[in-house]
Amino acid sequence: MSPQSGSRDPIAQARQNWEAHGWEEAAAGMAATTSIMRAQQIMMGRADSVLRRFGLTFARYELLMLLQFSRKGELPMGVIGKRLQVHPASVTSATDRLERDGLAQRRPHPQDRRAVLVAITPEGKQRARRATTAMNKQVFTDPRLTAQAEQITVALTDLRDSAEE
Amino acid sequence: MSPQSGSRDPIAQARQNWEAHGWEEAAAGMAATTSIMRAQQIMMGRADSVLRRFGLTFARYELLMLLQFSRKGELPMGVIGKRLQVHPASVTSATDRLERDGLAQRRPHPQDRRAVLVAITPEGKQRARRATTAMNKQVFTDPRLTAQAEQITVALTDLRDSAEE
DNA sequence: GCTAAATAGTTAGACATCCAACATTTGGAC
DNA sequence: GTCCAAATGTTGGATGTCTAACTATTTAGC
Repeated sequence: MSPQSGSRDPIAQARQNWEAHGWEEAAAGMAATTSIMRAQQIMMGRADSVLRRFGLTFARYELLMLLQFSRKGELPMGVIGKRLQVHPASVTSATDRLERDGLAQRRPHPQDRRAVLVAITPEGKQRARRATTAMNKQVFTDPRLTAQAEQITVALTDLRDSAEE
Repeated sequence: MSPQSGSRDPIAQARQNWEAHGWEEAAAGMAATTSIMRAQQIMMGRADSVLRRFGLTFARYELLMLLQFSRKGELPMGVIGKRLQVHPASVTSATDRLERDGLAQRRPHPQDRRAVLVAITPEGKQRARRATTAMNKQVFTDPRLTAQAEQITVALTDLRDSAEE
């Protein structure tokens, strides 16, 4: 049994401190929240270290894959922001760099002159394909997560749903 | 049943795309990874919006609580980095701001002249206490996560363990 | 039709994170 | 005892994220 009750795990230890201070109701939520933060740092680190070889970051990889899977290979920036749940400014930033590297292009929206479409380029498609092969092998199929992958996804789906509105 | 099989949920949709491309082995890992990324964005956003009123961010709050719970109210920067699993440069950055705001102070390590101790100040303790009251009520006890809090923590413990070495 | 509210993106600024390079100090090898 | 590798922090640079302020365009109300 591991660090759940031991003192090696900083999160388990924080939890004990929480309970020792009479915050039992919040202890589980604190532990879960902190676990998510740490997990994200770890996964992001792994992902970025694989993607670096392709001149990508996880943020740009996600955007690229979103375009890759879209019907016409292009999406309005607003839609991208909603799908990835990030601020419009973050989409602007990621798009700037994809465009700088020739992996995507901005285009005017034919109907709405306020909107901007982001289209993936042939080079972008190729890069996305190669990066995905590496990501699948070196990150997504990683055994250290696979066992719990399903329950993690399900458990976090509710959380994401609750943040929708 | 929810977005798991529907098409409203971007992650579920990405997963379908993964499977449609013959990447079944990686699909679950991709979904779990992306779920963690989104969950972190959501929790971080909630935490920061509560902490902003106290002039804190989650990064600085964590550091402050680490000091708060330490025996002598001080820790070497290196230890802080290991506990929070962040790069030394991130500890430097957070410490700079805590010091700027009078919540913590750097001190020379009595035995090792390379090391630097970070000590929480009385004002830092008070700030930490108040921020925790708010965090407990408005984030950690939040019902949208509580139900799955336990399994999420457990599931992610293995992941964190695997990243230890 | 005209005006006001809503929507779409961009820009500037604050923070956080990492990596790479650097200066200091320790400690172990010999 | 000396010298070099390892350890501890800091700095500078790149990225990503958010908020707030601003511009342009569209839509709704009257």
